[in-house]
Amino acid sequence: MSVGQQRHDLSIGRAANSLSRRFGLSPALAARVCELSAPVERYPPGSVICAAGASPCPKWILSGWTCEMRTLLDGRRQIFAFGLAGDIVRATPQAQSCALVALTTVDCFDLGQAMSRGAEAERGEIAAAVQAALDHGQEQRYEQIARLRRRSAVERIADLLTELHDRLDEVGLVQNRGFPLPLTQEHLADALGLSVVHISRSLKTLRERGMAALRFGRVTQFDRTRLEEICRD
Amino acid sequence: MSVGQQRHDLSIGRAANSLSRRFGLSPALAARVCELSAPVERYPPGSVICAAGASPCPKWILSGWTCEMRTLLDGRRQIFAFGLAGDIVRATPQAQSCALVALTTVDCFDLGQAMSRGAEAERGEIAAAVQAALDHGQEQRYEQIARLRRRSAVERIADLLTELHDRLDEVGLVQNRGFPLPLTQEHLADALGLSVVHISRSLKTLRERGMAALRFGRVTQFDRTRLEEICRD
DNA sequence: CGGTCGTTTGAAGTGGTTCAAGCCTTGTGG
DNA sequence: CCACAAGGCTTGAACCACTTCAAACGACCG
Repeated sequence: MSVGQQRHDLSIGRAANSLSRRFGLSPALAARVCELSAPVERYPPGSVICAAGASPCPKWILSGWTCEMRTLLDGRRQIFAFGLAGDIVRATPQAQSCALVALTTVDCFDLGQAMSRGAEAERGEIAAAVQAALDHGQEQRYEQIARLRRRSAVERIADLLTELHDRLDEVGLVQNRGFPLPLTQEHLADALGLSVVHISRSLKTLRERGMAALRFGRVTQFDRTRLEEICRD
Repeated sequence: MSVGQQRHDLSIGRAANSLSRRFGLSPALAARVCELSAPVERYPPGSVICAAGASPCPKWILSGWTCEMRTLLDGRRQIFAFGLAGDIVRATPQAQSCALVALTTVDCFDLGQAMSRGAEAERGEIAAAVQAALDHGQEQRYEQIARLRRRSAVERIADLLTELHDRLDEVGLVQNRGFPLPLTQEHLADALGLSVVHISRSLKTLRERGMAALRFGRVTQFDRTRLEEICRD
């Protein structure tokens, strides 16, 4: 077995654990979902995983980052949510123009496959887990709305970073006050309703205060306590 | 039969039509839901229909306005969504502090009742309609996020008014370029992430341009075409 | 008729935007 | 291995949208 393959299986194992732990799937069935969904789908950075208006096609992310976004008439984009390893995501079924896009190289399973291939008894349980995951994801839409209310740029960023930190921590991707964040400042701007320039300045503020430093696709010196103070509701 | 009772039945009939038309319930079952859910629940303005963290309890609004809101530590509120006649609404199941609140006097049916009282065969269909309605409602969360992106106050207001106009039109509450809007400017501010003062100024702008006038709980002189131009994506 | 709540208006301050230029980082080809 | 190009980040300066504070006005209710 190649080193690449080994690493691959490791990431599947970790994601399977997360699937059963977070969405109430029995460990056996989580493993079975992996079989049923194989092979892993790979999407390059920037590719559209699921176009707007297409069938929902729930995906289970093994590694990489995705976002739900809409491209607006003026060429700007609105990012509604980020998806990361361990998450179950899909494009919105009804929206005119909300697509699921890969921000990095993304490996994922197509849970639609798993469901159509699975036995009758399995389908029900898988569907329930998918529904639970999507419901959980909807909570994040509420948080996103709350983030965009009347607050300063630094508060919005602190809030988003804290959420992403916690979600990454759940799947073991936080190490020593740091975590991967392969987003450009433009992505942050599109998610938080701010200009790129101001994102840059606000990140500088956080950096100077020693609360979080974002460079080269990684956050370091992440100080959760002080960041949470900033954006406490 | 009293005049009040008559009006009441009229509004139930209208809502039942909307229920079957919008959420795919057969007319017969829609009527049956009314029987199963009786009596109508009435909530006074300002009362909490469903507290944060309580069981979801989906409600079917016959008349009046509701909103999903969260009260923040600083005493401010964030409004996530408005619910009006014909809608199926509920508090979010998981959120820490997102409650369903009556903005006006609200008459509604408790669909939880209908489901627990209904026959096995009926339950499935009702549950499917409720799910369809809630999915449809989730679309509105996306619209709300898009509304809060980098846009001016006038654009946000125009966008919200247009959405509410269209939803009210669906249930026959738009008449002659006007519709009820029993919201204070503070409600608009809490929903749109703006200060009350600026809502007042922006409404003045719309009024002066002859695109929409909000007074005494009603919008008049609503010019959908021009308002949509303002907030076209 | 007075009190309360909602709306309107003014004046001053500020946080964020825009435009524009320069820099750093990464990837590519000679 | 270096040179160049492209994309992303940073900084400054000017401007404007929105906020805050404060006061007055209007509508509704007991």
